[in-house]
Amino acid sequence: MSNSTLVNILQKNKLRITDNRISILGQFIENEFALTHQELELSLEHLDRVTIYRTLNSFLEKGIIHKVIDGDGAAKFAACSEACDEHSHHDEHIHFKCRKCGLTRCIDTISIPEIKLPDGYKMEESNYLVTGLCKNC
Amino acid sequence: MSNSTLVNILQKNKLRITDNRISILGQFIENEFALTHQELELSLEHLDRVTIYRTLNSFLEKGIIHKVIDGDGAAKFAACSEACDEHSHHDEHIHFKCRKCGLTRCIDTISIPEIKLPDGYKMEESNYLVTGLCKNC
DNA sequence: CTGTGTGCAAAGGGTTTGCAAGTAC
DNA sequence: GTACTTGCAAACCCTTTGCACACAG
Repeated sequence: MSNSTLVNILQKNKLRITDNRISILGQFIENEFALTHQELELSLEHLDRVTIYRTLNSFLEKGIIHKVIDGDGAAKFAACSEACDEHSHHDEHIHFKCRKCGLTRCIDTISIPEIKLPDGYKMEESNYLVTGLCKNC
Repeated sequence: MSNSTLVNILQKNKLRITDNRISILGQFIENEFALTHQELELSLEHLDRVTIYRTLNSFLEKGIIHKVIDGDGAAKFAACSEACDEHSHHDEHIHFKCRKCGLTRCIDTISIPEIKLPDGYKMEESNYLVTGLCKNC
């Protein structure tokens, strides 16, 4: 992942270019798994805990990353598809969490099957999480 | 909900009959929404925080309640269907969380649509969460 | 009586907030 | 220069653990 690609993403989303944001964004682009705050903190040692939280929130607001709901205590995040932006998310794929290695990944190739809600309910977002064993475990 | 029904449930699951358990179990049976620890603590004022946590864990292990994954910070729990026990859960229904009132409920009438995972992945459990507006909001 | 359940105190993680100093533009 | 970003300290919330006492069976 070249540095200028990361800069482009930040510019496109009207975020100031800082070393911290480049580093954190780089982690998401390089990584095929959803990342926790803690994992980011470990791989980016000199970075302040709070700065990471705030950067994650900025990225979330801009649609650069999305929150992955996997039932663990700590929140996980993964890079969004190109189609996402500040106004709408298009991350309608399933997530798979491995019970053994604990890693959660986006399965971009499988979209969430639609359902029909009972009358009176209005769907806005959906999350489909599968737990089991991944190909490495 | 009669008291003896609650006692029966506890007995069937080989849990000792205590006032605390009766009260907590009663909340689940009466309530159509998934409950957080905090909500239980508020409605059962004299009950110790830790006791509630431990009771929830006992009920979880016995298959009396199941965890509802809705992406909120705090865990939510709801009563299981009759078919659940210590050894296997059968809560393959979707959950609906209202963005406005914050309540999450089980939609027992809609089961989770099946999907086919890529080769190498083994499914064990699945969660389907819908967010939106409920019939009251 | 014996093993389980309860309450209290304390500790352990994750996350947010306030504020002053630093930096992108 | 101005507004946004960062780092540090502190606070807040959720959850678990240890231990002594109480209680169901």
